[in-house]
Amino acid sequence: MKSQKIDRRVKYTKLTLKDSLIDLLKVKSIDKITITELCETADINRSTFYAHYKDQHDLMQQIEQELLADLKQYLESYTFQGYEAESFQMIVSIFEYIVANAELCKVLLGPNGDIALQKEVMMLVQRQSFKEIHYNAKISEEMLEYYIIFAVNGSIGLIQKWLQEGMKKTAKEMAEIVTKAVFKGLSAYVG
Amino acid sequence: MKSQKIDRRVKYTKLTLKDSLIDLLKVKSIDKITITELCETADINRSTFYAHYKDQHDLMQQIEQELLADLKQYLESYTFQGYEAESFQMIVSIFEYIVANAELCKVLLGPNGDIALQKEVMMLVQRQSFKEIHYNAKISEEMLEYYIIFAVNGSIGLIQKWLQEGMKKTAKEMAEIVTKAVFKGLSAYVG
DNA sequence: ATTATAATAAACACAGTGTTGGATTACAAC
DNA sequence: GTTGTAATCCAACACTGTGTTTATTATAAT
Repeated sequence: MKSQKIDRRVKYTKLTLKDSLIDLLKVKSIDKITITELCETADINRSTFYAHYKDQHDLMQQIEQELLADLKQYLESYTFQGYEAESFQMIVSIFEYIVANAELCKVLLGPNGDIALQKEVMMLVQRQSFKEIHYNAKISEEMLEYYIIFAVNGSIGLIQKWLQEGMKKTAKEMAEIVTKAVFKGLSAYVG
Repeated sequence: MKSQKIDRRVKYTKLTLKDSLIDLLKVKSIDKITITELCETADINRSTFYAHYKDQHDLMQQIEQELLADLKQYLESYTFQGYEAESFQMIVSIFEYIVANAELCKVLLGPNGDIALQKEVMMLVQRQSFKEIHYNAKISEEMLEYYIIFAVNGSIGLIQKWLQEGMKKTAKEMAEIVTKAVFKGLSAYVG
């Protein structure tokens, strides 16, 4: 079942359009990027764009979905067979993935990125991490739900700050900050 | 020092434009709202709009700044002279304010709202709350900065979930969830 | 009632959209 | 290499929205 060969021209068209969109997203948000502008940057005819995508958002979503699929595959390559350390290791891996794909992640997770994607990524992790907690602890289903929301949004904030500052801290250091915050809150720091 | 009287016509124009924008924001994001559409909804001539505002974002920002100023004034009316309970009371007040201004807040803090505003609001609170912690605890300036980011973003997530669900919980209940999460993290629930 | 000015209506050039039909070119397959 | 296929390009189209200007009308302030 080998995927049928794709015409080189199509491959090229899609690639430059994606690259050009990423470049433009470094400067402005998706809503302010016009298709005309995008096509001029990519040196692709506008009607060719419409042959492949509905609009800017369509193209951006495809880029996002590719990233998400790639990340999932990357995470699955790890077994994560530790018990307590499981969530920590997973969070480290996420940060490592972001480092390895810095250019793209910086755009998609940055201020011009899509929040929906960011939540999708972190939800993936946290739900996995909290799965067993639910059965072991005295926390109700409802409260767990609330806390996951809190933890996911907080973690996204940290990732964004980290990216803004140029990823000076290592993946492991960031993972430690995140897990500490998630599990112990401010009490981790106040004697 | 009484503010010079404003022409009733101007007052009306600005009011309907604001109301109309709020209505439209219930349905679509600011970038998808055209000025033509907004003026038709408000039954205001398009050139009149340009006499007062630069574009949609300009109008929206003015609405946001008014809300923020109003909230600040509201918070200042409280003295907040408790010590430990200070931050808790302040958070309760925030939630009470949102309940009292539900229609507007639902839009501005909701999915079509401006994240920048939301962060501005919560930053205001958290910085205030954490001011003394810095001197009492063994937390470094840097770590505090990180944790504030985490807590602010987490809290915003909780507010959004609360609004989405129709604000079923009381302001006090929500404030308890937030403070618990901020101060103790998951350890509040896991024996 | 008079005066000042805000709002309106109509028109303008301009930019971007989404779609079309036909010419051109590059490709894969044989 | 030749050839049929199809992807790309090009030019044109009607349409929507923008931002600005002008003269006219309506209304507020005094």
